[in-house]
Amino acid sequence: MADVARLAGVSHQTVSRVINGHPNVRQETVLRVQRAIDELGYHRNSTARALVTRRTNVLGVLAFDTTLFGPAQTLAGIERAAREAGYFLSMVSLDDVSPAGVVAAADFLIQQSVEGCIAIAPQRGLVDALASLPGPLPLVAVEGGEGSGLPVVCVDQVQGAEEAVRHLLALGHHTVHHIEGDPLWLESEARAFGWRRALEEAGAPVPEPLQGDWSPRSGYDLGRALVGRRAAGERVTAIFVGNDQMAIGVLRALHEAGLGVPGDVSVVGFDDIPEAEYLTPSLSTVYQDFAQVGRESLALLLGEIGAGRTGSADPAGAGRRVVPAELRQRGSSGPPPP
Amino acid sequence: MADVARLAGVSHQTVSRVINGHPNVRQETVLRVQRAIDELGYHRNSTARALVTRRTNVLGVLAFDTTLFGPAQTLAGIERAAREAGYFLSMVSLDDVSPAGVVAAADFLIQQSVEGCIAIAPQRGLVDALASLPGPLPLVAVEGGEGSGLPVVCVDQVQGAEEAVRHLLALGHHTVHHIEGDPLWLESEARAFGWRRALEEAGAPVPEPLQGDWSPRSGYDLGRALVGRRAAGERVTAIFVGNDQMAIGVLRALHEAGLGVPGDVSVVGFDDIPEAEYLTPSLSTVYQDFAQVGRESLALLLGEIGAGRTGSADPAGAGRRVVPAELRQRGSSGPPPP
DNA sequence: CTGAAAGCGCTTACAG
DNA sequence: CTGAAAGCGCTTACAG
Repeated sequence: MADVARLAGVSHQTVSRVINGHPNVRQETVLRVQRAIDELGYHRNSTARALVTRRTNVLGVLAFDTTLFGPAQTLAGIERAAREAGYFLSMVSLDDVSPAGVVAAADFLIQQSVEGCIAIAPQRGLVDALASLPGPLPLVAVEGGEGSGLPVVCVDQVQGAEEAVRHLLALGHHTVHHIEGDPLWLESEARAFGWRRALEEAGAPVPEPLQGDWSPRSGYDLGRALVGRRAAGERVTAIFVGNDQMAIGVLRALHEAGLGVPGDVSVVGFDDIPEAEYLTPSLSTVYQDFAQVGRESLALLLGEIGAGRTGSADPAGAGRRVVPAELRQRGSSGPPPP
Repeated sequence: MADVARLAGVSHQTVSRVINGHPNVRQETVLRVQRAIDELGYHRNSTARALVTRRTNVLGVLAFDTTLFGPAQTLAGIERAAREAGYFLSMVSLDDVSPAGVVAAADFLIQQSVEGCIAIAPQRGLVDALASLPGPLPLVAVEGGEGSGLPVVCVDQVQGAEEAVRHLLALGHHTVHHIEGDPLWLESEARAFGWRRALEEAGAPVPEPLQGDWSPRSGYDLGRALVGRRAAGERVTAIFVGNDQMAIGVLRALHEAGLGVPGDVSVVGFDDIPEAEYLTPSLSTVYQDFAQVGRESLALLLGEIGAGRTGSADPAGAGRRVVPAELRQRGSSGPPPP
């Protein structure tokens, strides 16, 4: 900056004014400074700027497993929203959700002076650890469930699950079986809750749910288990599966058992991965708008940061924004066999 | 820090020494400072530290589309390796690969004073734009192809494709058709090259390849096109598809046409997505070790940064590290019909 | 083993 | 419209 000032024949704070677009600079001076900047290929040192302004323009993202479909999509949505708002994104993954691990990850971000943090927090343990974090770091928990006191953005998992179940019941199935995702995840819980509620509201029997772990393998194993129950006489004609990957495993298990989909058994998944539409049969599922989740999270976080800066505590406590889910009916769901 | 010093009854630079683990501090002083730090919940201001050390400990990642399987996995691998090396990761996505877009993204990172940058650079245009970036930013291009002069880490796409094709030829197919990925991607190019070379080496005819865009939909459309060619009399018994998502679309198209896999047509994909093993039939494909790609990229970048600091230009020019691909034979590939 | 001094590159009042 | 001064919170030689 000193070099630019010298070359332009002004003081270094006039250079600062030009860079920051201050109004009170003579047009001619602005031009001279601009030219000097271009000539020298000068970039403002954001570190020095952050030191004095006490704003780093960096937001943290704390994620658990970004190789899974949902978290990866959410991360992309957040990144885009952050970039559009002029923020940098610093990312940390968690290897486990132990409180110690969460604290370490949060420290990593705090140490880097992030102005706030969005946690993709799909597990109860993670949310609890976040909620008990010391210090005033503005924080938003994506899929953080309820009751933690943290501001949360989430897809309406319960509603999505209910729609899936109602869709199957409306087709004439006497009940719907359920394969849950990883039991530690809040999304598993919420989808199972919606499944149960929809059954109860319809007065349908509530069969024992099966617990998976999101992986195609677990879907396959539990699909086989349901095939076994069916062979033992249980009426299994419709399965609501916690995510699409497990649903693929279920389809495989049904196929191996010689059962037609949807002729013998209907299957509905969750997520709407790009492959879902092109499976055989195409997979009925529940779509989640992750881009919207990203935008809402960022908006909520920026609101918190702004409130923190003006000193105004958020009036109604922590915010909560819910993005609706959307059932996509495809070929894997149909009426039960006569 | 001043507060800590006051509470501990030492000067602020003794606090600095304790934080940085300098050897020449009395044990008792260390303890007193530690206690003061804990009591005050003090975190070192990394901005101030970066300003004076001229090291931010931040690495940039520039990606094109992190919602795709490969880039998402690579990003996760890089993140993990960076964290283990004590670096923060700042992430920017590109909406398009125009030179202007790349320059803007790079500026965004430079402005944040990243010490170096890993670009997940799957397209020719992106690589060219990166190679012509002004300034001395240490840079590694993942999947950056050859001839750009940039240090590159990549999976051996050519070898993976060759293995897939040789596998199919060894099963007795007289040739192998190919559905390419997005033609702008270097991976498409490399896989098509390997496919062609393996055919030529075996003296097999080289049918006209079809151009997709990585999506299941394009796989489906082009699968139907191949079904059409087959109906017109062309001998189509084996298809090497540029990625697994398109392969899913191909399987669908074959199924709709009443063609059995692998009875009538064999299919081999690329990527080994988790679903591949549980499709019906399970999908033969080529596995890529993205975690390894992440580790190698980071190692290469840290090497560059180190070289830049010591002023030693890299002796043998830009580095290049190749991670082997690995064929996974599954149910979708078998001998041709008699 | 510990402290006083200088400076990293910027911005923010304060003068003029 | 522009410049001289102070200071953001650290680290790095330099003394002692």
